Amino acid sequence: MFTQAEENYLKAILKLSGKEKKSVSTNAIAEELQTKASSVSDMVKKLSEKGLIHYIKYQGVSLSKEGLNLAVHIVRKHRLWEVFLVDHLNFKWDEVHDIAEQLEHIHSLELVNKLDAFLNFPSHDPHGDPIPNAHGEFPKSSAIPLSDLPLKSEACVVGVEMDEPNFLKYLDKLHISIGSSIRILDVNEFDNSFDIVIDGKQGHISVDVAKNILISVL
Amino acid sequence: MFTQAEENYLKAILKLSGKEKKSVSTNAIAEELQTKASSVSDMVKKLSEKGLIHYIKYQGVSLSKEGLNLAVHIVRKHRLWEVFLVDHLNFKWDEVHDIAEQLEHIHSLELVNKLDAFLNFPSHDPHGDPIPNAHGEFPKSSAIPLSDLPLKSEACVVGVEMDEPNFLKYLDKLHISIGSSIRILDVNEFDNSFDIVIDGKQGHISVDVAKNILISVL
DNA sequence: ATTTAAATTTAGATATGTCTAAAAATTATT
DNA sequence: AATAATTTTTAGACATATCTAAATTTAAAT
Repeated sequence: MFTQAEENYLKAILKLSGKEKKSVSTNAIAEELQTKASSVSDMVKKLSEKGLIHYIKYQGVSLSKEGLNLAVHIVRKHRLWEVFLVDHLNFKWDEVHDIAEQLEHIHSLELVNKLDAFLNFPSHDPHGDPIPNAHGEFPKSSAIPLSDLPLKSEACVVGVEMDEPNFLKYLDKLHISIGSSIRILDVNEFDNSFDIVIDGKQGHISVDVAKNILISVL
Repeated sequence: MFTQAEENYLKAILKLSGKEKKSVSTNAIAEELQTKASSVSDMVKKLSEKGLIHYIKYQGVSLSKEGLNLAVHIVRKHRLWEVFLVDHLNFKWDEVHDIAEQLEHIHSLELVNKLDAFLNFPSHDPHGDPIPNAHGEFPKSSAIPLSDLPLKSEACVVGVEMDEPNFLKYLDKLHISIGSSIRILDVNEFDNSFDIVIDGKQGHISVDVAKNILISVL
């Protein structure tokens, strides 16, 4: 069994290593977990001794097979709980992150799988993030950032890259939610901002916002 | 905010002090939490400094108003989660204790109250234990141990005094569950065992079992 | 009322996870 | 290639929560 601290490190390493599974630096982990590089150094040594990561001093870390499995499983739990909170307890999508951060550390394989079944094996969480199945496999996705969508192409919002409550609440204000139809009318060279159409209504967003909206081209 | 360890101590003290709110000894807490008296001594000092308990050296402890509120709230969470696990995730009543022990430490008032609403404000958990409401008030109950039921009186099983899985599974085997109708045919003087009728069928149980079944006389 | 027994507390140690400050290694710069 | 800047690691300290063993207090027994 692993501690919450260990699990949080594994999750951070998974997130930072990306799908290319690149090696992760001590400082990057410290930044992600809002802690000090020295603390990361200590923990990384421990995780390495437990066989959860590959670690060469001064060279960064990567997840071992076992560490990857565990990290994916924690992500699975986090996202399933988010679905439960939004779909069954009526939380808003900007309210669930902190609670799911706690729930993801509940230890019970049976609980996760029964929750999954209760929720009808959802493939994505309320932010559009893919939920790995019981075997740790992620659903395929062709999502790209809205900022990469060609002009005039019709697309569908499928997720967000960021779950900061302020960002999510801003999207609510703009009436952008998962499932919205979206199109780029124009890119303003001056500040790279976008004129867009969301579900038929015109709007305007910054690059930073466009980069964090994931869409699927129709 | 309080640590899980602190919360577990408060819960143990609540349980041991009973409804008479009697003072609880260091050894009793150590026994309940499967730890050493010296550890209890340390923690009790800390809880006292935080104002959660009243503590005089060598004289035992009792919950302060704040400590009582907190302990009751943890019990509330534990029992609500048990209802969720049994009623919605299809766990059996003997499987939920350990998971609820973890879930009870999730910190979010909103979560508890939304869960309560989702479950339709249940008054009792799957073991028949009363669930305090959002104000910390317990539902009234006239339950007594089966061992105190007068001969021949018709009664209804409303709960159990113990949640050890082996005890609960034994009750399943005897087809005794919450809601069963029950009657004592005879008490055998030799070993104080009981001849009983459960939902029309005859059976036989020990005093120990009878003491841990709670009934309500019809 | 002493003595004995039991319960409780203290003192000192250990493990986890964190920190600051200093040392060492790596990377970047001139 | 030598020096500077950055990153990373180590050393030593601290807080939490636990333990064993010893000391202390209370309760029980003669």
